[in-house]
Order: sequence, then structure tokens, then C-alpha cells
Amino acid sequence: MTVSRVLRNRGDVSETTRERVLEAARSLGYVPNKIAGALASQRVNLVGVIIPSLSNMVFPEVMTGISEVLEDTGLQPVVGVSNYSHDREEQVIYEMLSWRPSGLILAGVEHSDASRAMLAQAGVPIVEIMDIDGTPVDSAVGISHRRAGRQMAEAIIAAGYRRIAFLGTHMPSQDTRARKRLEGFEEALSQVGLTLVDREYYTGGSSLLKGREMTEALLKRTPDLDFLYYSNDMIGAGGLLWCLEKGLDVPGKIGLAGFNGMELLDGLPRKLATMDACRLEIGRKSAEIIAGKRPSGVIGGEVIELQPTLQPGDTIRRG
Amino acid sequence: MTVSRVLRNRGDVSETTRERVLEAARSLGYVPNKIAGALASQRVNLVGVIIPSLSNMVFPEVMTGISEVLEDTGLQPVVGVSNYSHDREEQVIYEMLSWRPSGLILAGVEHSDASRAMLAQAGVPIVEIMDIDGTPVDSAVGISHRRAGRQMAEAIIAAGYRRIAFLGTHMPSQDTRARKRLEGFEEALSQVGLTLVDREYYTGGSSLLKGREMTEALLKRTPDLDFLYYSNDMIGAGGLLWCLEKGLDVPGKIGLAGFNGMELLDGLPRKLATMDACRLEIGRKSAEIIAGKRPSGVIGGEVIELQPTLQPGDTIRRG
DNA sequence: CAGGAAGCTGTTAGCGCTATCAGTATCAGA
DNA sequence: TCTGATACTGATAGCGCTAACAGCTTCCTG
Repeated sequence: MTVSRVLRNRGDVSETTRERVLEAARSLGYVPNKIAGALASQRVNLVGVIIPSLSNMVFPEVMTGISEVLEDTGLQPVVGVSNYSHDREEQVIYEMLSWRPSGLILAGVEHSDASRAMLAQAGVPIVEIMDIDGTPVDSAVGISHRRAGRQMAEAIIAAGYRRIAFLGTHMPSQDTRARKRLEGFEEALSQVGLTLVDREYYTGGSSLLKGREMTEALLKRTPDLDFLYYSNDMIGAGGLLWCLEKGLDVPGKIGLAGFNGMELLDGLPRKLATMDACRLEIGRKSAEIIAGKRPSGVIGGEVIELQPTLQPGDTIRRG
Repeated sequence: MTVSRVLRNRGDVSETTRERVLEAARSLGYVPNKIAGALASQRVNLVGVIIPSLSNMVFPEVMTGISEVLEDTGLQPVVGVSNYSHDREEQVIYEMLSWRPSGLILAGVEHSDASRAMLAQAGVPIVEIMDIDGTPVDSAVGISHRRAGRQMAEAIIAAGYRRIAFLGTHMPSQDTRARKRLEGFEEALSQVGLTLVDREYYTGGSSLLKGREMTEALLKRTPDLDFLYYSNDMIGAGGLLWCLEKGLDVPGKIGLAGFNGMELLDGLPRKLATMDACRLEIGRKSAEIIAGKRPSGVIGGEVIELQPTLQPGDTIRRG
């Protein structure tokens, strides 16, 4: 018992005893068994984080925000990957909950019924992140992707572009957030009597090369476009490089825009218009909710909507 | 007891009982407590993976390889991040081992003494990845970064470049692998009587922008360089974009090379010379060792050296 | 000097599972 | 008929820790 107290820095132990215990632990290479500790104390210092993909570049930054805040709370993030599959997500949720974590952070507000049921039953804080267009199980931190899409469309229309095309992932059912952005985008177009002139879909991961190829294919098919709206910055950057190489007049003859506010864009020959997704802030706020550190003092059921800012860069005509 | 059997699919249970148990579990939203299960069975289906950073782009691909192999073994990867700090790494190792995982995969072969002691004591398979220039605690999978640096230098020398500079991270003590590459690189240079003409260091994360800035600063200071060796592809790509914009003759007047074989490079206007670090394969092989699925049948203490291949791209003069 | 607080150490009883073994029922084969 | 195998279910005893409390000593306060 005294050993337990020393190793957890809890309760009063005399200095001499503490020294002796630590020395013994060191010399034996003793590592306490957290499994037993967790079972006895009913406390687990882990926070599950479920994201669709590690390679997306979006999530590392969210993780950074989370780690930053959890750092001095004694909580540890544990990452699970769902590969954009609801079934896989369900399994990961089950797996994580069976370890009784102190909280769960997961991307998106769309889940299978079974997942929602498990989350609702879990009895620990649940934070759904990235997206707030929907009904969260408990808390949520994110932006409205629908609104983000609309806002971008309005900026594009205001700049005078009219023959607009969309380039994005082919699985609108899977990357729900990209789909919502597109919905908002088309909504805003139709309000001024416009529709998308063309669209180009792809499957698999996003890459510069993919962006180039899609752009080339699209412009070959429909040469008289004056704006290309990409579902993310990576393919947008590829498209931009392609346009510049072909000597197209950007943003005079043709404008471009992506989404995410990726650091990558800062190094490109010209800065792609984009919209920052507040990733760091989303990570921070979600961790605060789990750690019970919200300044508001609210516990559970909080929905925090962040406002993405439009970064017009050099690929949309200015006023 | 019968419930336990049903939920774990172990032992004989009559079909009717099984149905009843599953139905009850479903309707109660019951999620078994793995903590108790693990304590009782002394088995934990988790594999700890400790990497220096999530934003490095190198590690997501390693993770992909790991997940792929663990997929059908019932084992689950759990990610920890050390931020290139040995102290932090030590904490993460301690934390992970205290959960008694089925194995541990960690980047690099350099660790604090305390870390090495813990790993040696752990009693589970340990795989050190990425780097094999050193003495692993147990198994290791990776490439020789020293050799990789040497190989690149030889290719550069063979192409006739003589006034060579290095651009890389400022903390040679932290990113040990970059340092080893540089050591191998300089070794090969000195064998033909050359030394680095100049070098430029930076701190913080790698980005295209950083690559541009460093390249500009370096060439301003030492204009007559004919080769720039970057410690990674991201800053190399930034440098390449800068050189192309300035209208420099690449690879005629000046050559460039990076390291990693990043997908990003495929979309650039010109393809940067690089060396692929076998990341996917490293992930796969390390997971195989943990899962005990090595075709060799060897258990523990295996060192697998992979051979990185030089990809000359378009930024080294061809013979 | 009583009374109580504070400092320290130890005892006991679980936490929610699983390993192991015991027990019952059924059935084939000798 | 009995034997032994097979199918199934249940009882018991931990896994390695911590919460809660008990007990002792010391020290302070009035």
C-alpha cells in the first residue's frame, strides 16, 4: 500500500520510506500494472481519438491541439483509425469503450445507429469534431461545412466568375464533410441562378499529381471554365501548378480555390485561395471539453461552432 | 461464465444460449470491460507504436503498413508521440509498458539508458524501426541512413558536381537519422577529397516555405554552389520551386536532392532526386515480427536491413 | 494534561473479468 | 448394462492493484 502511495504521489509518506521505495523500484525495473490499477480505481487516464485517416494531413494538426491541452492533465490520447468506414468506426468505438477511457473524441457527426447507441450509453464525455451540421450525441466542436461551401461560392460569384466546376472525391457518402461543402456551394450558386458547369471526381487519396490529372482532364472536356473549386488544398495545389505550367492566366482567366488552409500552400509559386478549417483550435477545444477545462463551466452537451476564414490568396480576382 | 464464453467465441455454448446472451447484451448496450478481462487473462491485444511526430508525413505511411498486417491478427496499434525528445520518449515507453501490450514498435535505435533498461525488461517483442545503424534492444527493421547518405553523395559526385552544400534541421542530436545521413554523405565526399562548401540549418517543422527561404539565404551567401543536398523532400521541394522560379538551370548549373520518396514530389513541375525510405515495408515487417508472423520463423533479435533505392528524378545531371 | 489534528503505515475487501475444474446430460459403442 | 467421450453450464479462486478505514505515533492547542 505504501508502495502504491509513493508511485502515485498520493497521500502522506515519509521521505525516507519514499526514497527506499523509489530505489527498490528502480533497481528492480518495476513498472506498475495499470490494468490492475485501472480496475481497482475505476479510473483510466486515456482519451480515445477516432479519426478517418492518418495520411490526410488534416488530422495531425488536430492531434497537436489535443495533445497540447491534455499534456498537463495527466490524460493520454490514444488514436484509432476508421478509414472512412462506418463499420470500421463502429468496431473501433467498441474496442475503445471496452477500455473505459475518460472520454472519446471522434470525427464527424454521422455514425451508425449502433455506434450512436454505444456512445450515448458510454457514460463518459463524447466530443464529435470537425463538423457541426447535424445532431451530436453529446458535445461537438467544428465548423459548418455547408456554410463554408456557401461562403466560398459567394466570394467566387462576387469576383465575377460564372462558369464554375467542382473537383473532388468520388465518395460523397464517405467524406461527408466534403459533400456538405459542395451542397452549400451549389445552394449559393443556385441562389443567383447558376449551376455547376462540370464536375470531376476521383477515388483514393489526395495528391498533387491527382490534382494535375483531374484538372487536365476537366479542362480538356470543358475548356471554357473560369473557376475550379477543389474539395481540398492538395488537389487544388496540383491543379494550380498545372495551370501555371500551361501558362493559363490565374486568376484573370481562371480562378482556383481549395479547402483546409494547409501549410503546404505557403510555399507554392502562387497562393491558392482556401478556407482554414480551424484544425488546431478544434483539437484544443475538444480536449478542453474532455478534460473538463472549459471556461464556460458547462459540462457536456456543448456545441462550439468555429468560424473558418476565407483566405483569398492569389487565385481569385480581387474587387 | 457462459456469457464470457459467448462474447469471446471460445468454448462450446449451445446455439439457443448464445442467442439469448447476444440478445441480452444488445438490449442492455453491454460493452465488456477489457481492463478486467486483461487482468484476468494476462493478455492484452494492443501493440504500442512510438513515433517522434505525426506531422512528419513519414510516419503515417509506416502506420499504414503496421495496420495492414495487424488487421487480421486481433492486435490493435496504439500510437504514442515523443516529439523527438528522449525524455518524452521515456515517459511514453513507461506509460505504454504499464499497460502490458503485446509488443512495442518504436522509431530509432537511440534511447535513454532508462528506456533501454525498461525495453530490455519488458518481456514482450520490441522492434526498433527506421534505422539500423546501432545496436537494437531486440529486433530492428530499417535502412542504414549512413549508407544512404554515402550513396547519394556518390551519385552526386559521379554526375560531376563539386561545390556541394547541405540544408537540414538544426538539431542534429534530435533527428539522429538525418545526422547519420549527413555523416555518410560527408564521408563519401571526403573520400574523393571534397568537403561541404556551405551548410544551412533551420529549426521547427519542415515546409515548402522553409525550403525556399533557406535556399535563398544559402545562395545569397554562397552563390557559386552547384549542388544542394536537403535533409528531407519537403524542404527540397521548396528549394526546387524557388530555383525554378528564379530561372536557375536545374540540373545543368545546379543540382538538388532530398530524402524520403514522398508522394508529394510526383506532382511537382520537375521531379526532385530522392531516396525512398521503404516506409511501408518497414511498417509491414515490424508488425510481422510483433505478430510472430515472420516467414523465417525466427523469434526475437532479428535485424532486417532494407535497401533504399536512389530515384535520380530530373534534378541530377544524367551521365 | 486532555483532546484532537496530522503524519505515517498497514489490513481488508473488492474492481469485473477468465482459467480451471466440477458437474450434469446425452449419446455412441462394447 | 456400463464406460467413456462429447456438449454444455456453473462454482471458485484469483489477476495486481486501490479505496476505505484502522491503528499507531507525534505534535499542537487551550
